[in-house]
Amino acid sequence: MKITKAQSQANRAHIVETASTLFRKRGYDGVGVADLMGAAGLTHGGFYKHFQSKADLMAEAAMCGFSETVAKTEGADAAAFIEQYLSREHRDAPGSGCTMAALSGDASRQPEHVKEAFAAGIERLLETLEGKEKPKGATARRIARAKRLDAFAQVVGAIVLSRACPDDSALADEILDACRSAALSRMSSSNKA
Amino acid sequence: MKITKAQSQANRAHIVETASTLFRKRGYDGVGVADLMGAAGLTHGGFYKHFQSKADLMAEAAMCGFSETVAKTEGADAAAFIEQYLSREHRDAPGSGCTMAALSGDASRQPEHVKEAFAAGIERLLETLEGKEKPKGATARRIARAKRLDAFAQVVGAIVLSRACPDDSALADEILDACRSAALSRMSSSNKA
DNA sequence: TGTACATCAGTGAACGCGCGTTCACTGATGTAC
DNA sequence: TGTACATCAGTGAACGCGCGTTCACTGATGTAC
Repeated sequence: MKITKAQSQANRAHIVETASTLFRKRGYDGVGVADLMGAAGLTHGGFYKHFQSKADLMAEAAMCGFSETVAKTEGADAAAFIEQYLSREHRDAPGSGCTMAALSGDASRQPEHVKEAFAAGIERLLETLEGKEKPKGATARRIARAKRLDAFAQVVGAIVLSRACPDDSALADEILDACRSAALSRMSSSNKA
Repeated sequence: MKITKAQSQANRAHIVETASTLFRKRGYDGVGVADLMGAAGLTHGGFYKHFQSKADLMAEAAMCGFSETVAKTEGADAAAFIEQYLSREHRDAPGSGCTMAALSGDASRQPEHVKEAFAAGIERLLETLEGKEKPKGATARRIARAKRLDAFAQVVGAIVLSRACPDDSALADEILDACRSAALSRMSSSNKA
């Protein structure tokens, strides 16, 4: 039973979105092709009409996740971003959260083209974090970029560590709280400077 | 062919050490029981004489890795720790590097008792980072602890993100460099305060 | 516009493979006498 | 101290299972006339 070109494209997009959520929730190895296709409302055989391999899908699913985060982050100011990123809600809902925090570990063991998608994702997120304020002068821009890299590494690390702790443990919350305070105070002091 | 009790204990320890390295290098799902036992110089059948399950071994392997990091970190001052942790050498050799940076993502999808091992590991590393300086007064201690959590999250995040980038990419190194500078300057300014 | 046919997205059975785990067996160790 | 036997760490074949991937098939879509 052949299907409309439009329908086929919609199916493909739906597979990528489903994969993006499932991978973040259960990890790359925690989601099988049959699993995934079933979750997307299809059968597993059709998978290879859309993707060359599961790893290829990983790259696309990651990019899809980055777009989601960019869309959610755009417009928010730095403080709002930190509050939201380092919230319990974000930590406890990896499926709809930051792909970087959920899948960077998995990405590091994937083929180069997946890592390239992650590098591109980091660049996109950095641009988004830049917001409206674009400093003039090469030096100022370099410093601002380094500051954003530092801030991003810190929030990613906080989520990663908090998720490695037992559910509902005091330590998991303490990590979030300590990192949120530190990030917020750093941000406000750097705004004054 | 039965074996000396001492030999059996030595074998067990050797399996845990081998697992600790292999898991860090290839991830939990990247290492099979047969793989691992072969790397340890044994056959796979004996595995369950030592461990109830592969996940049980994960917890022990993680604790073994934490001890390794604690031993390597003890005595080093904060600046030396940052320099070493955020070095290319550390990033490029996960097998002998920090278990937290290599396996936190995997841990977050493991049973609770594995996560408990990670939480205990975070506590151990925090203690080690405390070094000689033990502030008196509950408030000072709380602040110092929050500062260490923040610093640790940042370095873990930096390694995790750097490893997700393509090998030898400029971005991977840039992340390390930016986070190293930021961590060092934060450390020296907080020492003055 | 209507008809004939090629295309190809989706199906579901099947492929080989490696996984975690189990088990009957071996034989040196450790113990009881 | 010497002998008989139970123990049990390690072996390697085997278990069922789910994995990623392939394939012959279906039948509505899209195209050529």
